[in-house]
Amino acid sequence: MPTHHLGPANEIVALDAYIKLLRAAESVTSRVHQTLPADLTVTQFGVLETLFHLGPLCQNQLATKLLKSSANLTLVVANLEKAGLIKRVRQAEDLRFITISLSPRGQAFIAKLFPKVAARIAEEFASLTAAEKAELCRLTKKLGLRAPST
Amino acid sequence: MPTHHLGPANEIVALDAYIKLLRAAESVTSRVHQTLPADLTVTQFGVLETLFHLGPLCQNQLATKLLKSSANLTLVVANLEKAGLIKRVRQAEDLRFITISLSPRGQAFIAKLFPKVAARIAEEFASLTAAEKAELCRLTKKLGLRAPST
DNA sequence: AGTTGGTGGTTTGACATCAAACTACCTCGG
DNA sequence: CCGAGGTAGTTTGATGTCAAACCACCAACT
Repeated sequence: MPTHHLGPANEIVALDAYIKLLRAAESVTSRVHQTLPADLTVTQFGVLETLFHLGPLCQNQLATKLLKSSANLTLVVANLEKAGLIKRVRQAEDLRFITISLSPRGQAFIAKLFPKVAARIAEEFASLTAAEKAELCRLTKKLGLRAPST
Repeated sequence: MPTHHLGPANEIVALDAYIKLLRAAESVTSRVHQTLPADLTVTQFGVLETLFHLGPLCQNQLATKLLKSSANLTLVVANLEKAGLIKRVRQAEDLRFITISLSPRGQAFIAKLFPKVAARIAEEFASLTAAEKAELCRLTKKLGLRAPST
């Protein structure tokens, strides 16, 4: 119901904010990516980190957590399995499910890597005060939670 | 040289802010994407929009504006050319350069589409007050401008 | 039991994305 | 004039990404 013609001035401000939002996200992510081992992608890190903190999950749950399609996860998980960092086990009770868990190597790998990445992200945000970080959380949360499509 | 151990509390806040920043960007972008014609990708829109507002550019300039690799632009531009929305013209003075410009169809297309997308973005940001939008700009700008790698 | 519908996962096809190797071209110094 | 180095763009190979079609399995209902 809202918002036919909010006015061009309003649009300009919104466009500007949107561009800066994208730039900030891309910018931080690209610098975080640089701290990862060369052959580990951001998405792969995301999978390992999620398993590390939440324990074994099936692929669908992983996809939901990471906001990715399940088709996507099939590929990423396959690559991580090739690399020997995770295991896939078909659940006996319901053969549709596949439980993804960290391999011992994967566990050690992410346990060592995660603190470095966390420290890196903290550094990236060090240019903001605590109050500013909190305010950023508040504003981005509003945007993120917005109902899908008006 | 700063910033060994900023402390775990600090890290938690930074991680939280980072996640919310990513979610907000993804969330808004995915909803903006829904307003585009089904066969137009966000990147393709970005190229058309840039040409629309800045006029003809060579591929390298486009890549810089859009923060993409020049290899990437080669593909995106090729797809847009296939769709008949842009033209590629080798510059006579320096044969290395290729000028990308909107075709008449592309010009009409983006002229009609852009206002819709701008309005959509304004709607997405309507949950923030003007002051909040300004604050978001200020904070994200700080993050985006951070020196590449410490 | 058998069909029917829903759910988890895979496959396919198209696009995006980058790094790195490569081509074509320009320019500058000898 | 010619070779060296630099720049614009393309190609290649790997990954990510999604929608849509597909397969396998479960559950529920008749």
